Amino acid sequence: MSISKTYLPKETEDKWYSYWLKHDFFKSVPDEREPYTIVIPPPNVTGVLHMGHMLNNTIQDVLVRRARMKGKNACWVPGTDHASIATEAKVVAMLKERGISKKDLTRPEFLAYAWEWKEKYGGIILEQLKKLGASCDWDRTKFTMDEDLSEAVIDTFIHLHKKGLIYRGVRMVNWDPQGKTAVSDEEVIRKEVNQKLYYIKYSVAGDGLPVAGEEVSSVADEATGNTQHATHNYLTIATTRPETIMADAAICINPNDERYLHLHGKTVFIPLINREIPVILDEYVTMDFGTGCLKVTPAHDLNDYELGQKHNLPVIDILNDDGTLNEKAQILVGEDRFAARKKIAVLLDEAGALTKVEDYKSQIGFSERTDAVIEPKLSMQWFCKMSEMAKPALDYVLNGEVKLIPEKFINTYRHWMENVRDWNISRQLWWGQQIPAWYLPNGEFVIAKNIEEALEEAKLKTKNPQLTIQDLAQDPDVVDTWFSSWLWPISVFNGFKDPENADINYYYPTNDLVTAPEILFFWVARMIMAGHEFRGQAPFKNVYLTGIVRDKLGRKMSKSLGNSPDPLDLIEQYGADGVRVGMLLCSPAGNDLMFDVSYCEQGRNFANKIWNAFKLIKGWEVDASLANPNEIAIEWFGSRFNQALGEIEDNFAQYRLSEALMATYKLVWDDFCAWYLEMIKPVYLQPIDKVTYTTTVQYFENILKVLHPFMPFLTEELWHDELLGERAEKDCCIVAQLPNIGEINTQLISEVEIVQIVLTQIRNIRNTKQISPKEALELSYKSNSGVNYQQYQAIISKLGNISQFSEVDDKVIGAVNFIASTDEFFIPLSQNLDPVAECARLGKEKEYLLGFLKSVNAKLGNERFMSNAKPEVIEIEQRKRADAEAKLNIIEQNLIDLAC
RNA sequence: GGGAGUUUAGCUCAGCUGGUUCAGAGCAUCUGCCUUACAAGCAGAGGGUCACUGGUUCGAACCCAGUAACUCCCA
Repeated sequence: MSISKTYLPKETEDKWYSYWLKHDFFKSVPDEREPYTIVIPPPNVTGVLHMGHMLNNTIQDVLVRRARMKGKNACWVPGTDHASIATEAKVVAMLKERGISKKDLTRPEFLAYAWEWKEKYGGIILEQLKKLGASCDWDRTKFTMDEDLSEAVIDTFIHLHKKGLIYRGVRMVNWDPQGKTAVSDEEVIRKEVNQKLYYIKYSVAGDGLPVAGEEVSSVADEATGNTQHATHNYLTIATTRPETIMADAAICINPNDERYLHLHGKTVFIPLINREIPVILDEYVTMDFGTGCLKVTPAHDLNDYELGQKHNLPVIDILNDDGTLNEKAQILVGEDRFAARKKIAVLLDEAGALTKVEDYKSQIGFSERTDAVIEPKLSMQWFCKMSEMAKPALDYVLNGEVKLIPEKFINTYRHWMENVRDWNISRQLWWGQQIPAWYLPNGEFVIAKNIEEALEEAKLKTKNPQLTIQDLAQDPDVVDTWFSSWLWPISVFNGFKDPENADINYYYPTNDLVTAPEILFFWVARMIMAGHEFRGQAPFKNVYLTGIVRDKLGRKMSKSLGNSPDPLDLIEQYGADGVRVGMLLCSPAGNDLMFDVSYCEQGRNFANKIWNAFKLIKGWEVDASLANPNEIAIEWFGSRFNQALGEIEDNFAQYRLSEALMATYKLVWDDFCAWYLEMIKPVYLQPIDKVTYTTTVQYFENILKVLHPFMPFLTEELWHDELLGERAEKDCCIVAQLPNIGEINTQLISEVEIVQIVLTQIRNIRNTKQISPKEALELSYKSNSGVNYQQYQAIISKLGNISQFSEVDDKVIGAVNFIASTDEFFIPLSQNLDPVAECARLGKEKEYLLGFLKSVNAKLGNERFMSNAKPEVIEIEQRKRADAEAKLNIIEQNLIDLAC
């Protein structure tokens, strides 16, 4: 049977994924084993797999597979998020294509379309995750709008309202005038935009009539270059939003601003509409920004709103929900805000109230979904009080019950939790859980699970038994999507409806959560709050925060930039295992990763390397009559393997996945392939002895186990090859148990390290002297260190192509020599040595050693070092000195011999 | 404006409690090899003023202060 020259992922991936599914290896039910649980951060149901998911889910799968192989009952719960705004946008777009407008539909009609869309297109992403090898328990797949999950949302709402933690109020929200809904902070994308800064004059009352065109003197301060903007007739403000001047409630100046002392207590007139507003004083105003006079527009700016509250200013909202000006603006009514901005600039200019226009760069918020400029807007919304719930959630992290990885996020987390704002939980959408509030004819409302209960409540509340269902109107809004996802770790196990069920008691709290730092507050923090509120326990023990996937240039990967490769294409090209390895190679926890396809290439090459090692072993013929010549090699690799196993374990314990992978990579590529297999490899077409063969096969099988979490498909494929023996149907790599760490012969490992240096030196000599590897050489040595090189003779001879290997008591004159550890090695060559070059080389080495010795001696001769340093440090320094002196002796002797 | 973080080889990153031979890895680079597992490979080599300036210390990539550049979060 011929084996392909390279590993072919396409022939194995689907095959083994179906096999795993068929044998229920991903399935988890509570049993006596220790559970290991991860709940997936539910991707948007509208989502398609991008590089961020790829990274995130690779990490989760590695953790889950490893836990499974450590004998735990591993459960990875998958699912999707209903993503109100994103999905509603998709559905509206779909309807538009069919010529249907949302406003012509009733709510139930619209929702029917939405469900239709969800059934048809939703959850593609889960299918894509299977390509990656994700070993989720698919039978547990949940959706945040599943009946029981929605019920949990409603119950939670009622519960929190009863506790007084949910209230209704007017607040400044991020308003999307295109989607006509409030959006959450994280759905606002801030971008730097080129804008204009308009300088507008307001006339001061009592200082003359607000007549345009009156002579105004502006006094420039030569020293500072500042222009004094307030004359006795006018003051000037700078704004990027001149269309909102009609909503101004005051002008604010800093009380310490000496330029404007004369304005204290005055009032001014808004240009064009001549409404009179006060000048107020507040240190909030920065004196050196703009003119130092700030227009205060409480209805259209968050900071102004807060300032307005402080100073009891009226709120004049001049914008409609769609971003056009309303009649309160008095002028330009019905114009869109941006058209109005241009027009008002012209009007102001004509009125002589516009003194100048400057270019200005600033951050502006855009709606993630519609890309409309976000308008800060006051509106009646539902809010969830945060401060009470934030306290215990902060404590979990501070006292280490919930560990953030990496720890640097603790500070950020604390900062946020200590300054937490109430959470706007209502959204002006239809897709989602409708707020369980019913309004009564008198304007009051009741909160209830359904309309029947609401009616009962209403009758009690109004003491009017005549009320009917027709008198009640349910709040049309839905709750924020995060208001369902914060319950996720509990709701996926049905922990609300049935709080004592076997699943939740077994799987909760979960072990690890793997997510992006961007949603640490919006999701992670709130899950901890909900976990505490509803279960009295944090929902997970560790939070692994991944970085953002960026391109080579450091730009965030995004659809609009087109700099994101399609993960499925990558899998197609490099194989799922190759891509998984590629993702992990460049992903330190919590740091962004600069992704480049070359990492996937490296992953693919690694898969190929393993494949070829397998091919080599598989090709060997066994001759049972042969003695085992490889005892040392076998013991050495066994020790190295155990040592590496420890390193890998240690890396995993610290969630250093990319280092765990690198340790595995080097174990396989360097130790196993480059050294061990070369040591034991029989001459071409010669048979191998039985012991070496079976041990090597055993080693290979152990390597497959260690590799499996990273490279599940390749390892499963090789696991089932006849090379590794007969397999029962359920004897699969995915459920194999990781080997335990066995004995480690550290002396052997360090001696082999010296042997490796010897071999490297021999090869180096071949390279520099242009001696073919095929040409056998003689090697003799003078041991000063006590290492018994005779036991490594077979290895050195084989890998160095040494025909004669002998110990000598005296140096070999005229031979090429090198030092390994403190031992001298000699290779006699037919060609003559170049004494000049040799002298130069030795001279350099001597110089280096002298310098080194000097620094060591300086330390050892320093009384303070001797009295302060730890004994083991002193011992190390002494050994360094002894070694250096020994080497120096050899080199000096060589120099004498060469008569340099 | 407030907060957090980063800066070590061409690139991506390790470097733990300050102390192994004046800093390690992978990739990339260079040189030589189509050596019967693998050219997606093998062998070897080169490459760093640890951002900068001071300080503490017997000793600093590591601790402290300042400076600069970049990134993120919040406003």
